Amino acid sequence: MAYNLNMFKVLPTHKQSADTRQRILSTALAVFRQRGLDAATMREISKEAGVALGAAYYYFPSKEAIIQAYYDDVQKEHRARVSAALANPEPNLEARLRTAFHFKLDILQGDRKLLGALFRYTGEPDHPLSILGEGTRQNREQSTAVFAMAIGDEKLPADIRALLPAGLWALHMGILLYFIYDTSPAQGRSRKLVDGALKLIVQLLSLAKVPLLKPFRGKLLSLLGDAGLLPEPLSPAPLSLQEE
Amino acid sequence: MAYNLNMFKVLPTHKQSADTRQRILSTALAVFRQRGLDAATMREISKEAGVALGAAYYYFPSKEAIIQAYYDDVQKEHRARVSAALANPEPNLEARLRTAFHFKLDILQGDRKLLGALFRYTGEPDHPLSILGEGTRQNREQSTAVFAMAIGDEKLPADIRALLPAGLWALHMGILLYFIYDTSPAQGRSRKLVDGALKLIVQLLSLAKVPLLKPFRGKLLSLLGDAGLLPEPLSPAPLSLQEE
DNA sequence: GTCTATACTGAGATAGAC
DNA sequence: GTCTATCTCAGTATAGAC
Repeated sequence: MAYNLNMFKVLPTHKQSADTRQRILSTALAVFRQRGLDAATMREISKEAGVALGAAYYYFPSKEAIIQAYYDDVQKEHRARVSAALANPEPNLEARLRTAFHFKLDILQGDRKLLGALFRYTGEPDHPLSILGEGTRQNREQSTAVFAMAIGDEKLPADIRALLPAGLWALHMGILLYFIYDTSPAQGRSRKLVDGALKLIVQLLSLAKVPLLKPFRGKLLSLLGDAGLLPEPLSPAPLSLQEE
Repeated sequence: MAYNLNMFKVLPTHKQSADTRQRILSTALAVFRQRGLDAATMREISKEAGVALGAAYYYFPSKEAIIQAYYDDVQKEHRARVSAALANPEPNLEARLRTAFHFKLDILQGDRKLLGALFRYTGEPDHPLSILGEGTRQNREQSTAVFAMAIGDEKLPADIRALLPAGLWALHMGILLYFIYDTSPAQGRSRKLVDGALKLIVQLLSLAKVPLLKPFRGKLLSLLGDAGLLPEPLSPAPLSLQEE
């Protein structure tokens, strides 16, 4: 309870300030990568960055906030790369999705340890860094938007169109978890899992009109809708489960 | 790195010792429930339990270890209740599964805050308390066994029979997460989600022989198998992703 | 608003005496 | 097995420079 509400503050106005923030951030990442997340202390980071401890805390109220800032950058980078790739029209949905997924893994390839920290507050709904909580809603929406971008104007039934981006986001979170645990060389198994899963999903989409499945699909949709797990149009509260 | 390997140790031999351990455990839970997980300190717990700080650490090497011990008890209780309920033969699979799921929620109803702590190390594969790691494999297997028990000798295709218990375990973990975030009165939405999901799953099972889906099913199975996400018989490494 | 310097508090965890 | 003393470190506080 009573968390620092200013977790994502300090988008500095002056250039000097932005520099300092950036220096602290990149130094922190270097220290994290070298010593591991837990071993790294705020004191070492600030020392290494050539600022006082207070300065580090001025920009990042906690160690986790640094990770969060890092992940924000990852997010931006991901959107940029996917966006750039989509400039060259690629008519195949599966290929576009593969691009989106693999880019994400590319970006994170060297930082699987840091990634793990993102999941630390999954079980604490009120924590500002909870991956499913209110505090990270923007992140989720931006990430989901990237997948929506990859879907583009692909011809799809309305209900599936509403479900798919959030579904892909969820899948991508699962893949990230798998990725973290994946000790195969260069995380090759994760890559295979991505390819296999996307292939299957696209095949499933093509089965969308099989009559036998029609009622099943409707039931699934309304189940998720009732649970508040669907984006806005179909249900009032997306990932927060408040009663209205 | 270099975690205390004895995280689940100390099943004490002498009665005196068992008493102390139990006293610390139940006191800790009382304090957790009253003050919240973070606000509760080991010092307060030990004081309240009438032992020194060191004694508390003798039995539980960390605060999280206490939660883990609590969850072990939950697990035992769950198995006992499901087992007892299955004594009266219930021919309907869906009903049996509902029983298993709802019992779990019943047991945890008052302790959603504590539950959240279980997810804290999800992103750290090597941590002994990682919910997907080696250190908690036994827990997973026991929990999965309860669902297998509820499935009983239901007539099912071999591949589905192999997949279903682990699938239900995964679903149940997802439900627990939803449950933690669920602020509806008495977590009624979670209950509805359980009922809806199980109904859907049982319906899906009855569709198992639809020819159009047969190949799809096979592909899904082999995808999961290749990823090492299936239990032993079909794949060497269940949830650990080591290359053999 | 951006930062330094320093000191303090609280709590998890450990060492070693008994 | 249990206790006391101690360590470490994240985080806070404060006072002030610019």
